[in-house]
Amino acid sequence: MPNPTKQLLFEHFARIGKAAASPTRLEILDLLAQGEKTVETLARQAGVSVKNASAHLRTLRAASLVESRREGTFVRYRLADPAVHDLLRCLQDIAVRQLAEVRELMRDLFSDPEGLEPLCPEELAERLERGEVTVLDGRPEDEFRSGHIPGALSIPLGHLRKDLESVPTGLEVVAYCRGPYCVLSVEAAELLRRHGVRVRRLEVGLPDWQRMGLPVEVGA
Amino acid sequence: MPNPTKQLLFEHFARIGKAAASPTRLEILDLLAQGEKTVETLARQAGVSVKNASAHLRTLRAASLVESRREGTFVRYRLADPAVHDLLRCLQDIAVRQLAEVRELMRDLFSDPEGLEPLCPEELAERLERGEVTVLDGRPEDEFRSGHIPGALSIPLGHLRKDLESVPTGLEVVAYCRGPYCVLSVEAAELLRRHGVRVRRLEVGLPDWQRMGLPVEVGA
DNA sequence: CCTATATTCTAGTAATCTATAGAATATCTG
DNA sequence: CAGATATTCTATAGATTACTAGAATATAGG
Repeated sequence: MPNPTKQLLFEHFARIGKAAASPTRLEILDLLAQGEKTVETLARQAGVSVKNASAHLRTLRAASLVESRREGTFVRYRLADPAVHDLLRCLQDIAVRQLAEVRELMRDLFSDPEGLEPLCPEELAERLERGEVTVLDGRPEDEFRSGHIPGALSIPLGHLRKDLESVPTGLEVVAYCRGPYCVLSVEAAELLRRHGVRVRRLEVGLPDWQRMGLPVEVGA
Repeated sequence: MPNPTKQLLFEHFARIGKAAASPTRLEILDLLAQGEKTVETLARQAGVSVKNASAHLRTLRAASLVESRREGTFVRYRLADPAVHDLLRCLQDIAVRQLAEVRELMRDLFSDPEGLEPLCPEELAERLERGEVTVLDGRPEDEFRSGHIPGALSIPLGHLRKDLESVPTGLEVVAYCRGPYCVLSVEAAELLRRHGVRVRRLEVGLPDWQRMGLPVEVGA
């Protein structure tokens, strides 16, 4: 039994674990699950300095969790493997199942005053095909452009207030965003509901939708 | 958008990641995936001091990845959630897919001179039902007792040399062990093959077999 | 109650990781 | 090539983590 080999193996496994051991890095990975982003965008969206983001991205690249390519003066980062998204979900699942504090935070963020069940992806896919719903993407425009549910309207949350009129109200509206730990769709749903629109939330975000093999549309 | 809340969430996610950021802890989790174990057993099998193992177990418990119960003077630890096993697999998958060094280590460990395809769990389950195979569990006895494939023979690798005669050779033999990164079944297969036994390896270990919902037998 | 065994707790040092500032590099534009 | 922008590299101080040794605790058995 080659013991040193076994230890080497686990050291490499831990390289991946170490890369996933910082809140900032996890948030960066979560953002990258939405699509390619520049260092500056990541820094802004994660709320850290550009230098700090760059250092974390370097760590992530050393562990092969992200890749980058240069485009003019910008460097765009992306996940190196769809499995990285699975890792993130796995960590989040365990946290929700095992840590009472996390469940409490989730309750605070996602308590739906109307008590409406969020929609599951399969159900939305079915209704979409029958043209029964209007789908609303609450994420920033660049994420929408990287990929969205076919036919969805891009209404970044910040613009929703002034764009309220442009939301068609004939069909039931379904709002989605980055994922189960993102509040954009919750806030969009609440805002619309206060204005009398019949609206529900999709229980997952685009990365999960895509990972399930459901159709994705790219571009504007 | 409650920014501090989002940060709190990611800090909790990172608690899980931090717990998975040490090679020793990952090896402990891998061992615990085989079943409940005492601190001393874990320390011995992971090749660390008891005090060190105890400290790591404390860290793992703080992150809610493991639980423990006292039994006489012993304390037995176990995984707190089957999802912890998924996390381990996820880390390992990424490491194998993304790190060339890991693929090389794997090639060294698992290069099968006979080039025999390992058996997949579904195929073994089918053949088992038809009584076509003899199944061999190469893990230590305590792990066998915690759970094994129904009808399997427990032959810890260390005992295999002297127990070679007791292996029935009428049917094809299938050997399995802890999982895809454990060499016990490889070595068992090689040893048996040198003695003229027709033998293949199961490509996964017991925890994966169990996680797939396949039947498991408990006891001696 | 005393002893032996298994485990945990406490404390200290060495090693590692994080965030930041300042310098350096790469690319585009004119 | 000079200037502007985006990003990375280098160095450093502060915080966190890992391992170890010695003391403390818990339980079983005489």
